[in-house]
Amino acid sequence: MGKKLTSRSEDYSKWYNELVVLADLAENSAVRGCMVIKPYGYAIWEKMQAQLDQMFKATGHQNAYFPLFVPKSLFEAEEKNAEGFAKECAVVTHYRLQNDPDNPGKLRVDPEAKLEEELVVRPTSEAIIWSTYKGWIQSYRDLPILVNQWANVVRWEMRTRLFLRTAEFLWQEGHTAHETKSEALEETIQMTNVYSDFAEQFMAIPVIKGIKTASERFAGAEETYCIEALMQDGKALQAGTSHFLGQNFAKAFDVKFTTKEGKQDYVWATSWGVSTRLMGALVMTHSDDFGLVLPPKLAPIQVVIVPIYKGTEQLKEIDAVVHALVDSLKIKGISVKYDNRDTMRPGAKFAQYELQGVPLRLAIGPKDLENGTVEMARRDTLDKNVYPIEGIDLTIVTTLEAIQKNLYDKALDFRSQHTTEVDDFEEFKTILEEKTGFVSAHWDGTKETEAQIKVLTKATIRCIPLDSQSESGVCVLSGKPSARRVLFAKAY
RNA sequence: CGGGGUGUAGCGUAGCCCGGUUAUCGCGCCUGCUUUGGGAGCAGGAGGUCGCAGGUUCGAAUCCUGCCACCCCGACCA
Repeated sequence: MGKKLTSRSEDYSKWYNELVVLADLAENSAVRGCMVIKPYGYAIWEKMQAQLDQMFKATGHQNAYFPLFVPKSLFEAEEKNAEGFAKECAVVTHYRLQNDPDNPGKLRVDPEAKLEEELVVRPTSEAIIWSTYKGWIQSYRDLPILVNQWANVVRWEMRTRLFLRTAEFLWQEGHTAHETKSEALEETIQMTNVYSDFAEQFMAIPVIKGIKTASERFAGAEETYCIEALMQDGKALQAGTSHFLGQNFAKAFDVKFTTKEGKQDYVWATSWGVSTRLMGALVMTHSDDFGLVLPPKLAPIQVVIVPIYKGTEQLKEIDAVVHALVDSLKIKGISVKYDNRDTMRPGAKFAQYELQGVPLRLAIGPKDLENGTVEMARRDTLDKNVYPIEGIDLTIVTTLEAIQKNLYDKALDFRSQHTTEVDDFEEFKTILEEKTGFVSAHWDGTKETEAQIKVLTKATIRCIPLDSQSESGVCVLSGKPSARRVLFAKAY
């Protein structure tokens, strides 16, 4: 098998080699926290987008687009939301540059071109969207509004991490308006389920569905539902959130409607989102020492075929066999690449496609031409076997399905192995330090205890799992009574 | 903003303490030949404001002063 990868920098993220296949942080230091998504990485994002989009539409949603800029007065309307994001907002104050009289050839901000009102670059779009919805909603007949937006947002974080926390990122944000509280709550839960289905069935990442504690809740929400995943280093990652916003935004933006009974009422809201952070989750869940491992359902290239040959005559013979195979795979909807470049040797190609996480690799050489066979290598298990070329297309289809399932099973097994029930605080600390992963423990429900545990262990409550059974016990720190266990972990 | 560290070719680095020929090595890149079933070999070649500015000196990547940038830890972070 290939060589173990060397790190460009040992103290950087252990997934640096895999991450840079997909993206990089911007070179220019002024926008160092922003990311450049490379074509191969973007191809994965496009597959994720396509699948999510289909799932959103299947649940009745439509896409729309709203402005990048949010006037400050709108931004501050919902107080808690504004307060939560205030410390990480990029703000536009001017609209023009001019030649700098003191520095020939340089530009400066034209002091005459100061905006009357500053514009906040959206860190999230509730404000601009709800100020728009106000004009769309008069009657219960205008409801529900089920809209999603694919967009970029900016959060000026003090420290960034490629894919997990970048200054600018791509995401989708759904913003819905409903007649009743129960309908909005149903929507919130429905989208949590959509996210968990997507994560598990397409990304092969098992997730825990749960709700956030008050201190981890989205600023401006009444309840935040989330999906939490566990990475291979034992740290948790919030992979998606769905918020029940109550009537907070409706009240802040004065969005009222006439009910069937002819009365005025504020509408009920939800918002939900997943971002390019999911690509970080993909890398940190499945990668190994040889590079990325992509689930077949999201791999831009599912099968790569590498010819092994001496001389152009032999290559021509292989070409003929491969072209027939490529056609039969394409008919089955499999994305296949035939890499017959003469500028790279087979071993180098093997290593490259391993780094890129291509699920299946076929090699065809003179021996195979003679025997009517093909060598197939699985990226997930690194197994290599020789098969008759006759009927290989069917073998490929079933093997891709097996890989998809195996990746999920492996990740689920890892999570099970790294989820520990704990009742004693010393053990709690030891498990978090040595075994890592999720710790299921009793908590007294107070934010003081939650904060204290964070100070002592750096672990936070990831969520109160939706499927948690009620079980009376005592808080792992305070010893006060508790009705159920919650999930703690160190998180990204 | 506090603590620590690092700046030498596209990337990773040696040299710095103790100043002295043409700035070291590896990867990558280019050309040619031989190769091709796991990251090829040989030969040749291109590529450098040694972070920036000033100072000390016959002489500075090396010593001194100032500045800048980046990284790590912390604060911060749905």
